[in-house]
Amino acid sequence: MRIGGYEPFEDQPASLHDDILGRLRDFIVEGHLPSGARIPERELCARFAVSRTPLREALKVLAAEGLVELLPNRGARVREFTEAGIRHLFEVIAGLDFVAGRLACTRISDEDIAAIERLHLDMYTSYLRRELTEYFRLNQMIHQAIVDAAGNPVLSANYASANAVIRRLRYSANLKSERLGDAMREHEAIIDALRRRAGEELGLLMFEHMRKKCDAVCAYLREQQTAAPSADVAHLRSGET
Amino acid sequence: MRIGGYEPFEDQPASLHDDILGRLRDFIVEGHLPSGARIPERELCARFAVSRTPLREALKVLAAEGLVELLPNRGARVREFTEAGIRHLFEVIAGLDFVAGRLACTRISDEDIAAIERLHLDMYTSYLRRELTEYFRLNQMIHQAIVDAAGNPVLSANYASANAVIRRLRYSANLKSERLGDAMREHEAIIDALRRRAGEELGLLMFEHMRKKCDAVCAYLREQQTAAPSADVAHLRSGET
DNA sequence: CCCGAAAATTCTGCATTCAAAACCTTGCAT
DNA sequence: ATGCAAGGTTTTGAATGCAGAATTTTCGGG
Repeated sequence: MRIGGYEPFEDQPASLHDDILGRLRDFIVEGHLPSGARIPERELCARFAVSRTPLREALKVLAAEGLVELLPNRGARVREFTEAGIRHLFEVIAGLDFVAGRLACTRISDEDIAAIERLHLDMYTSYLRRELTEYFRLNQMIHQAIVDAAGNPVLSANYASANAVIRRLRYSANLKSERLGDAMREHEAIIDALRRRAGEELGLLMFEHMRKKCDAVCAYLREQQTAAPSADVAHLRSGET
Repeated sequence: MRIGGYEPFEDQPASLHDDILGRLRDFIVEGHLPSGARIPERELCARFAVSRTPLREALKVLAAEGLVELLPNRGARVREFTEAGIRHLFEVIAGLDFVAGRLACTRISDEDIAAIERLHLDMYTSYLRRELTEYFRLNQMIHQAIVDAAGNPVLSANYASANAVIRRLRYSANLKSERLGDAMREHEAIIDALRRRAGEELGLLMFEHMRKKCDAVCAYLREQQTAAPSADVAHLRSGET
């Protein structure tokens, strides 16, 4: 399954700009630059072996996506998030999950349901074994699969770009195990609704699931912040802007 | 109420790039270029009195927003939409409306509710008088006000950019009057739920409202297309891509 | 020794330039 | 006349150049 593409035939060499856009987004999402850090144009030009023009075009797009902040005459920085900012993002994602759930039920094939059920079982295994990295990877894959099953490229693209920002937070490894248990139960209900193709129900389940995930992530981040106020986990700004 | 901005102090002269981005978006949304038309870089540079660099940066952003399509080595075109593409957009907008409704109920002030009620009454007046332009303007303002009342800049920004694409369709003045009556009733229910701050209900009402609007718009466009297959109302591509 | 101002450097934003690709025209052969 | 190909023109995508703003460094006074 592809996501985010509008054109059916799009396997061309991809313009330099587009290539850089993807690579730069990954670079930032993967956390190679600290939050709030100035983005070193010249250095990145060297790293990606391009001139400033395509790099700057990519930065403009990333700014529109919300990953990066553009300060007039002062260059680009990695966007910093307040807790409120993170909640705002999750709220939008929850809305997208809501539609995704409804639509997926009407459009998904039996095979894709089966595939998602398999992912769910694998995730359950990882949960029992407390293999958190794998657990989160599968978790992410399930959500992505449901969104893609909605068969709506606009939805997939928006979902992906909102998620890129969230993924940068790297909350993955440390949620309370209590939350993990709740999340497993929510996922079971989600899979069940999907199996029954109960769209209205699934939409609401996914919406609520995201809301709770948001609360858990925010709680975790706040904890991290008070525990290590000036540490490298400084994803959150202390005050408002 | 501001929309789409992240920074509280943002009244700076606005970089040239940002200025051009807004102006070019308006230019396209207002329909100065036909769907599928090549976007004449040189001409627009002259019109906006800038060089190609900031203009091209703006085009990249508009492409990410979905208003414009970038063909490798063949420049930018105004994006053409299939009916499916339009439905996809409306589905995303409906999801955003769903969250907006829920959140608005928890965050809106009494004064803002009163303001929206006034807009609603004005719209009702326009409806009775069959002043369609004013009716649609107020309609749009009500939706915008509810979204803004959600107090979520990320949501407002996404809503605005999805709506830009829809607004280009210019279906406004041409929906069936039967649909207008239904829409009025839906709006009454929406206002009522908002007044009672019934978030769950409002979210679902707004979601369904958008779905129906989508059907009405698609019906209108399809009609236009069969009526005047090669006319200037060629917003839709005849076949799939 | 520290603070503040001024010069030097760096960086940003935009214009311009350049190579390559697409397109249009024209001329040729059938 | 029509189809095709070669040459020229336009347009695109990316690199480079340049003026102005921001940052850093240096230096003088307290």
